[in-house]
Order: sequence, then structure tokens, then C-alpha cells
Amino acid sequence: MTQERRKFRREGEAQRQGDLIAAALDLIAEGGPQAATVRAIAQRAGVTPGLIRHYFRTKEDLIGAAYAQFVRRMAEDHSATLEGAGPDPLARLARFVWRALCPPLTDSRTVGLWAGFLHLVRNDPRMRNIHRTGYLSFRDPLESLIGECLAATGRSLPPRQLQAEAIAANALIDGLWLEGSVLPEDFQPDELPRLGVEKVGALLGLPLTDHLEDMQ
Amino acid sequence: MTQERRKFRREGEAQRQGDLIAAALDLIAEGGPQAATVRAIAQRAGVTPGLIRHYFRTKEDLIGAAYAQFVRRMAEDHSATLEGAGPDPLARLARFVWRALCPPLTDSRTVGLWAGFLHLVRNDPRMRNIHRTGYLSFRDPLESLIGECLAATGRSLPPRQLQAEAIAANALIDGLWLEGSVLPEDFQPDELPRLGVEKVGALLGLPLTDHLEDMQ
DNA sequence: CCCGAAATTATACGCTTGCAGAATTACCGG
DNA sequence: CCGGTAATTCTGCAAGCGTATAATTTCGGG
Repeated sequence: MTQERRKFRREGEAQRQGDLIAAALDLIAEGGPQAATVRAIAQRAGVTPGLIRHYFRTKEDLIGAAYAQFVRRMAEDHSATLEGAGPDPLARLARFVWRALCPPLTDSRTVGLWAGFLHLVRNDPRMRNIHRTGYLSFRDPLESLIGECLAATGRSLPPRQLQAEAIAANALIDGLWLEGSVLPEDFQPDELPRLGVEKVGALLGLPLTDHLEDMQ
Repeated sequence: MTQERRKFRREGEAQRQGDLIAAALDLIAEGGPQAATVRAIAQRAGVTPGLIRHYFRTKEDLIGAAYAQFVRRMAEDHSATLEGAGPDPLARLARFVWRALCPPLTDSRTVGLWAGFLHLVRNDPRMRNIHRTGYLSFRDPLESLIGECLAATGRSLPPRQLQAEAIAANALIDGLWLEGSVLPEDFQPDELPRLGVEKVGALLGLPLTDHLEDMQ
């Protein structure tokens, strides 16, 4: 009884690469890099292991491509949240903070990916650059928004102090993001984004809570 | 030529377990869980792989013990920082925040361990409990300190709002801890703890910066 | 001084891993 | 409808993994 060869369909390069990257990200998010074996990735992508080497020179290349996509998606998703917002800087800042603390940015998958990639990022300068790009693409818009808000309320700061405000606000968001993602059952729905908007406002002395109704 | 057996010295159980745990933590901090193989741990501890199974029933047990020690050390180190402080609640809170953002709590090793353990913590309820213990042993004292400070300045909050303040302050500290640990070259020495004390003060409306001279 | 218990090493096994190359199959252009 | 191309599967390999167990060495007590 010769068992027959598995049937398959041909797909384009972009499709298959996308499938493989998505599978790798899923596995890393759930179980860390150790869970993303060549065989597991292939199985989740619905192909056989050998195909990976047809689209990526090595497994490390695939992981690198996956990280790049992860960072790019995060940045795109979040910068897109400002498009629907009006012109009022305070409303825009409130929305920016709120959205940073909602899914998909705040969920266990994201922090799982973040932690899973940390050591790869640390030990590979190429990945380190990808990381920095993503970090700044989050902090820079935040700094601009804060600057606009302060200017709108009559205050304005020298660049260095403005940057410090952005770092602190960003840290507050990051910390809430971290806690909410790691211990999700400790927070009620909306508690985290609400807390974020409220406390970033307190940090900067801005009445952000006035814009809470616009959310959700 | 029969190559001779390796010489060795007998050590007590505590000593060897400690060595093995330390070796495992080193490896996880540097390269994540995947770097902490039985053979690598043994080599770094200066013994042969078989010995691990003499002191730990399984590798998973060793990793669990390592995580427990890591969490315990962090909590001990940090709660010890309050012992040298005076009775003034404001000074105590300032010191608490300052110390949380200095080495050894803020360094790349700590965040490396934190990230390395994340997925193990997620998927193992026993480790999850260890984690929660450590997290609360940090947040609870913070909440008490904030309560004392607010009481001392005449304000006092219902428990629920006090807890929210503690969560936010803790998040701010966590976020700064994260950023400082991941991108250490982006911050000058003392910039991070100084920022932390200043911004936690801003968050709570407390004059914490008055106590900055006592640090260092 | 030596003997027994326990600490430590050595060896081996079955399994998984990433990678390589040959074999096969699906699909497109004629 | 058919042939060529390349997308995909299949098989195999060497290395590394955690674990099990037997063989040795150390060292304190008689």
C-alpha cells in the first residue's frame, strides 16, 4: 500500500510568505520563539516544512521578516487611529491614548510577541534597528500631540522638557499596556483606556477627561 | 589511551542548587529560555549535565525554582530600600520610586529575565501565582505609601480610587523601567529615576521633587 | 586506614530540530 | 491537450535536546 502524496494548490509568493509569517507570529505570541519550530510553522500555515526553505533562505530570515511585519503593523494600526479624529489637539491626544490601551494594541498576543522577540532583538543589530523605528514612530507623534495641546492652552516648553513629558506619558501608557496585557482579568473592560486618558491628563495638567464621551 | 574521568569536589545541596539556579538565570537573561539547555546550564555551573537531575526531578522544576528565586530577590531588594528611609511619607515614596528605577531593578538583565519568563508564566498556573505574588508585593506597598502621603497632605480617597492611583503610578514606573532597560543608551544616568520621582509627583499632586537631594 | 553512602560523572537512548536535495505535482502558455 | 517550469512534497541526515541509568569518585565516620 503506497500511501499517496499529499495534494496541494499553487499560491503566489506573496500569499505563501504571508501565510508563513502569520503562522510564525501566532506561534511566537502563544509560546515564545521556542514554539516556532520549522515543522510547527509549516503545519499551521497548511504546508510542509520544506516549503519554508523555498521562500526563505533560512529560518532566521523568516523570523526576521515576521518581526518587521509585526512592528510595521503596530505602527500603522496606531497612526491610523488619528485619522478619524477632529482637529482639536486635546481630543486627538485623548483618542491616541485611548486607542493605545484597547485591542488590538493591548492584548495578550501583542505583549507575547513583544516578549518573545526581545532576546532576538537584543542580540541582532538588524532587529534592533527595526525595534527603534517602531518605538519612535509611537513616541514622536505623542510628543507632537503634547506640544500642540500645551501650545493650545497657552503653555509651551523648551524641546528638552517637552521630550521629557513625552517620555513620561509614553511610559505611563507602556506600563498600563504591560499590566493590562499580562493580567487582563485584573481590569474591567474600558478601565485601562479610561485610566490612561485620565492619568495622562493629570500628568500634563490637561483636561483630557472632557473628551471621554467621544470614545468607544 | 583511556581518557581519565573528570575530577570533582563534593558540595552541599544548597550550594549546588544555588549554582544551577544562578546559571539558569544567567542564560535566560542573556538568550531567553531557549538558551537555557540542560547542557549549557551544567557547563556554566561547572558541573556535568547529569547532576541537574540529581537535584531537580526535571528541568522544568529547575526553571520553576529559578523563577521563584528571581521574583523573591526582586521583591526583597526593593522592599529593603525603605528601611534606610526616615518617617516622612513623602520622602519614603520618593525613595521607593527612585530605587525602582535604578540598578539592580533597572538593568538589561532584569528585563531580559522578565521577558524570558513571560511565556512560561503564561502557560503554567504555578508560575502565574509566583508572578502575581511578586507584582502585588510591589504594588501594595506603593498603594500604602500613596495613601499615607495623601493623608498627610489632608486629602484622602476611597479605597477604589486609591487603588486606581496606585495602578497608574505603578504603570508609570513600569513603563519607565521598560524603556530604560530596553534602550539604556537613550537615557543619561539618573535621568530615569529623576523623571520617575518628578512624574509620580505630578500624577498625584505631591511635591516629591523636594526630596530629590536625599537620593543618590 | 578503609568502608559505605552519597555526590558526581559517563554513557546511552529516543525524540526533535534545522537543513539539504531528490522526487513529484500543479498550473500556464502554446 | 500537452510539455515545461517551478511550486510543493517527501525522505534523509547530523546535531542537539531532555532523560534514564550505570559506573566511578569523593569524603566523613568507625
